[in-house]
Amino acid sequence: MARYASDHKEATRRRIIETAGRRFKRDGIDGAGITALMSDAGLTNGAFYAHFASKDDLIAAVVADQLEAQAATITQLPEGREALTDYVRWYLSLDHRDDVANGCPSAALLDEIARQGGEVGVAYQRGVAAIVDEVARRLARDWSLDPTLARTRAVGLMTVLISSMQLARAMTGEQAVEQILTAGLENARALLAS
Amino acid sequence: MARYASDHKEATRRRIIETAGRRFKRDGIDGAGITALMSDAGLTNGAFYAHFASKDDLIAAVVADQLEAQAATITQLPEGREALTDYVRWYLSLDHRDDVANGCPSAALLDEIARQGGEVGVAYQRGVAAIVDEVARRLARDWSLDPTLARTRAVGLMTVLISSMQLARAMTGEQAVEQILTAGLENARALLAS
DNA sequence: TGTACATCAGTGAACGCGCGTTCACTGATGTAC
DNA sequence: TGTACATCAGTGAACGCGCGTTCACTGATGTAC
Repeated sequence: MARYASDHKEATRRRIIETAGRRFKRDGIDGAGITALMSDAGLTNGAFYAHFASKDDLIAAVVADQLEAQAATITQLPEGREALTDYVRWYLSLDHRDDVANGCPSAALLDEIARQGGEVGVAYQRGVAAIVDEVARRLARDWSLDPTLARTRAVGLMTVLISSMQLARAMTGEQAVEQILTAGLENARALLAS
Repeated sequence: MARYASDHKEATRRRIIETAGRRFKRDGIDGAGITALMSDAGLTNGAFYAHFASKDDLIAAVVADQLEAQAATITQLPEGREALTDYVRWYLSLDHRDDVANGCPSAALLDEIARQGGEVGVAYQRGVAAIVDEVARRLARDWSLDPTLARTRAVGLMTVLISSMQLARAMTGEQAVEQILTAGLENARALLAS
């Protein structure tokens, strides 16, 4: 047996990807330096390049991981309308608004991701496709939507949620924030009812 | 008369704010340095601090200007459903997708703005309020919506547009992009019809 | 059993670079006398 | 009319700093003989 268990390096890589996800969402991708990212994982800057070829390589890995985690969460929701409705309610909650680091990657990073292109864009697009597929499947089944309309409304639901959260985070003052979040909830309902 | 006309400095300040708006939307706020911003305005880096106290000061001025311009565009639209519908169609067009620099500031910068806080947040919130007011007024008048519902749907329309454009810009491939944009158009219609 | 060497995840200092910001200076124009 | 000085938007070099990246080294563990 070597000094480190055989899965040690892989575990470290995963720990870096997970802590970097939180840091990116809090500070932005541009706003998070290698030294801070490695420090979050309990390491020093020099070890970074034993795990990733470049910062871009890490960004792509983080985006893929964040979207896979979100897709998995939605896929593992119990069947039926209630579970998805509860998810929407959580998404548009003050808790989610105030916890960027553990929240939706799209709400925190979408326009920075759109500027990256390359592998990052590929990873994001794949992740979004998986989420749209799963949400559309649920809308078709539980809301009795025609499959084509279900896809349209799945995209619509995502856009309302993502941008409502972005707006809520840009607002200051309880009243303004709540107005955005309750509007988001009502607009999500309207999309599913039509 | 001095070497420069009395409105020369003010004109230069406005030119910097306008070119910086385009640069910020293309490269991100963090991704645009003072040297590049001044070069866009035909000046050198040293002159920057004769016009702004800091980069943050410029950011706040740019955000205020971008949202005022957008609010003015919407306010100046002819009355009736058709003009607003045309605006929505332009917003969700491929032209707008491919022209970030001259497009909607929220689609390009919203989650970076949400991370700024301070004066930038205040400027953004004021701008959004003006746009929501105007759109809600039009929805109440031209779509015969109850004033409270009109506000909710105005926010909903904005969120669908902003995030649909962000998603369309993160996607690669004509089919994926068009699917997002046509879904956005259909979801916008659904919100106004309910 | 003891010694020499191999392995390798991680350290930490250093690299060149561009960042936001400062400041002594320029030079075209005006005013004073 | 001619000379000395004031004004001030803009220049461009320099500041310290943190960035992404590189690399010689460490040290705890294994294997060879």
